[in-house]
Amino acid sequence: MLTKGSINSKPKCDKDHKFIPCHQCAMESICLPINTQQQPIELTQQYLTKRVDKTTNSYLFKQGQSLTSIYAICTGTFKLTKHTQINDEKVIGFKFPGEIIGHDALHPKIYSHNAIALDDASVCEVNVAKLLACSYAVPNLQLSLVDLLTRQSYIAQKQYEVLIAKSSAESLVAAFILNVKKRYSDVTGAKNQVLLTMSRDNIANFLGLRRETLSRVLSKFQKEKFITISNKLIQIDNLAALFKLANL
Amino acid sequence: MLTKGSINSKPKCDKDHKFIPCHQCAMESICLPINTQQQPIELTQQYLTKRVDKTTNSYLFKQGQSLTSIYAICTGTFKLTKHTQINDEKVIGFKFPGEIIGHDALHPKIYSHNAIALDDASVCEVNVAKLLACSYAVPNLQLSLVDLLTRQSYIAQKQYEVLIAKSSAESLVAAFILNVKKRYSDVTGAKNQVLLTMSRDNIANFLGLRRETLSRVLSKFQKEKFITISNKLIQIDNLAALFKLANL
DNA sequence: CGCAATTTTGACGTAGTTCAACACGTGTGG
DNA sequence: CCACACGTGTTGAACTACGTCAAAATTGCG
Repeated sequence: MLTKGSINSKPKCDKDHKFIPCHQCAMESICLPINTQQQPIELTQQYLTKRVDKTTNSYLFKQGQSLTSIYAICTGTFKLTKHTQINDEKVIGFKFPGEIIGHDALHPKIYSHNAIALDDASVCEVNVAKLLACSYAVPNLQLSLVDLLTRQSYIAQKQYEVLIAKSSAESLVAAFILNVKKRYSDVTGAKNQVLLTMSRDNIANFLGLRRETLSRVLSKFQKEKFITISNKLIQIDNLAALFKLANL
Repeated sequence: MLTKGSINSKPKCDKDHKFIPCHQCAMESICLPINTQQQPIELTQQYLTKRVDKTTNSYLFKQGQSLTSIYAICTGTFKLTKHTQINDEKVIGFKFPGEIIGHDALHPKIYSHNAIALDDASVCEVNVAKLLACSYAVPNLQLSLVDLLTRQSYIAQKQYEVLIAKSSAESLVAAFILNVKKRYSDVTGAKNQVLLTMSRDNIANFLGLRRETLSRVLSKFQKEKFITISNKLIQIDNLAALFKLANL
């Protein structure tokens, strides 16, 4: 499961063209200083950052486990889910390359949800105890950590805004496509395409819709020439129309 | 508007029986050290924390303004709202004594929503620039800040969970009552009572329901002996039933 | 007290759900 | 190689929870 760690150097991001470069990663501000600095943190830095590969459908962590690490996604996508007392899952979010997973467990030190790889993925794992120890010694690092946390909660906020607006199904779906486009377009290359790595079921679950409703809305969007659907790949043909529907 | 600041001493919390004591305030961990410490932060500490009174319906800050301060609520309650392009407001949350407002503007340094007092309120204002300056000098303070941020985003998370679960209107309302009870019961004294300082319109708006639907659900809860409604005061008569409905 | 704002109740319409059938891969085993 | 099961996605028809519109009841404020 574990590949070679990225000690004292940028993690190697070249083994797959979908790897996000470090300078686009939200973890960079705390990852690089730690791994390059020749400061009094020599002891800890050896093990702070570690590259981990995950196969499709494998858990990065599970709801209820104690917090050990936070993760930056290098490649691949993840879904975040919670158990409901009925036997099914509730999808509470998706995460894309360059984003952070697990930071929302810093309080109360327990992962509040599952993180599951939607495709073959690769993450940089950062041990929290060691991160906090390092950051105690390096004030700049702490400020970076504060910055990271505020940025990530901003992203989360943005994602939830769409949901709490709770307008029509069409507006939810339009907003979802635009949100994914904004966060994930770098990876696919083509600027007007969105790759929905998750299943329709997962999307519908996240949006609080039935899979049938989602399907109908997507079909309608295609009929009205807003998008072209090729399985999981969505091509956006009328960005303005989606924006208008999304109500942003 | 401004009362005497709370320099080098706990803010006085005695002028109103609804004042939350400092030891129950989320800001305590960064407020007390700054205001009591005789460290090299003498210059800034004079102006870091300041008590501010707000009258009903007044803005603590407005959406779009640059971030200057974050606030701890001493007494009173606030609603957080956003403008929609149509001329109305969307309520995105409520805040109670002991909780923090404005911290979610740390990135991107602009308040993303309005904060409006629902009743005569009083807050402790903490200047962000000075807080960050102080925290740079005092590592412990930074860790407290990290802790504060993670705790508050945990509270926000909990509040939104209810919404994204997006089950029935009944389950939303039940979960809302329980959430308020948990966060606000200290203030009212009586443990099985919840004081809804906000209007029904505000609650409905927040939950993504129509005021009529909310009203009907509350009436139904009363008819089924789950609660007793006395205007804004809700007495909980069957906690278990609400929990079951809320799906938690 | 009296008027306006807020809240509740009633009757009816609609968006989205539910249930059910079908279509399209993809993998498995005979 | 086909036959079949199974997961995933699409489409159709009936149902229902919530929204809309309207009016009555209650509360709050000058």
